[in-house]
Amino acid sequence: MSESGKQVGSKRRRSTGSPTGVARKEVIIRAAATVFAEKGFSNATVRDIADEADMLSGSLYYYFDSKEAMIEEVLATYLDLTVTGYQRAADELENPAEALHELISLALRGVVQYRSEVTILQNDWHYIRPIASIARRQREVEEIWLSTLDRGTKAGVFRGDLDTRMVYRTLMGAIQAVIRWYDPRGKVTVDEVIAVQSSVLLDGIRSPR
Amino acid sequence: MSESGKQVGSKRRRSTGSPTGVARKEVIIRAAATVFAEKGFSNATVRDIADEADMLSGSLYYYFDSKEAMIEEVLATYLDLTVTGYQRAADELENPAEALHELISLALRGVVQYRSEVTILQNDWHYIRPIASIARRQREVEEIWLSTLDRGTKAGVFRGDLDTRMVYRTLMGAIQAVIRWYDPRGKVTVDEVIAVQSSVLLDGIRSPR
DNA sequence: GTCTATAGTCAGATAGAC
DNA sequence: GTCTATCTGACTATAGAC
Repeated sequence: MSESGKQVGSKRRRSTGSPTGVARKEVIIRAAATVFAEKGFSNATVRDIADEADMLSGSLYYYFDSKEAMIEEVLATYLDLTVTGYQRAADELENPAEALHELISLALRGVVQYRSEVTILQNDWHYIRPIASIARRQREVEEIWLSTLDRGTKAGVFRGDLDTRMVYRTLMGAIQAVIRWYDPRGKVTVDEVIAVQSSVLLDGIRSPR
Repeated sequence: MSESGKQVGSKRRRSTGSPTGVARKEVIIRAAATVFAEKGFSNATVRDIADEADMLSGSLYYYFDSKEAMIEEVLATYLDLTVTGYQRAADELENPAEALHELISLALRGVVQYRSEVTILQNDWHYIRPIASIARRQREVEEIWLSTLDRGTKAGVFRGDLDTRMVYRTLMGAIQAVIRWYDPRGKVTVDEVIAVQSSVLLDGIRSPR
């Protein structure tokens, strides 16, 4: 993206308000997320990330041991936020249909808000050497959804004839695919996407009365 | 995968029944599909593909101009089959609900049968230089689905309050995500997946009576 | 048609000056 | 902390023998 600022950069960087220390690491994480999402993990170079963060590639290694360490921190930061949000929603809403609606809604807002991270998880996750900390958080997400679905089935709100895990995967698949077509600058609002998907997916699993 | 067969390979290759000519190109396309799906397009090397096809990397260039030319032919071959299948189903079945059920069923069988191609399309498509022939076929697929959905809405079988394109993308998202969790060697059969997804998705868009 | 050998390029990572 | 300079390895693609 930014081709400029290589020679004059050092002056701009040290001007008032330029990030240093911990904040600087944050800047690099954001830059890495953007570049990984745009080009894919293997196509992205550390030089691309350095450009985006307005520094030179060698300097990145003061903060990170490797390119892989960067993606790990990008994803961990995102997943922590997600797990926390889901957990609170599942705990607070007793009505399973309401809880599931809220989970769907949170998931869709997350897809839009954390576009880069979701893109990376979908496209590159399988090709990266397994990272235990990330896999663990993904399992936590799954368990929150599964227990919500189970609660609804036991309460008779959701159909009992379907395998819960398969239903979870169907819902998540539909939701996460939104990353591939939703355009934040287009006419369709997030709320409209939430309305359509909640409606289709909830109607699909609700008990016939 | 195959580390062996580099020195003795030439003997094995020329033994009875080894493919040559057009058939040999087919072998390379299959090998490329396997390797691209397993490692991702950019992580896969032409040497990996050559190994899988039991030849040396230089020889690949007798059949293809570049690594990109290989992925193009992998995907075109797959998409041709898919478009043809969808088209016939949509033409033959007048009842829109039956037609859509058949499309869903075909799509899910396709995901399982053409695992590598679907994986490549999902993970690498966005990072490859646009290929017009592939994009055109993807639009054809979309149009078949959209017209089937529209037929159903006009006939009053499907709900009329939902944006057709958004519904299409929701369905496709759920279906294609199956590639990330379905294990052909596991306990769940394809028919069971078809049953659950058809049921959830069709119930989600059917008109309330 | 397939091989051997290698040209040409570019990536991730490091060392040491400042 | 950031930069300059560079090492080392790996990759795509080609040339020419067989």
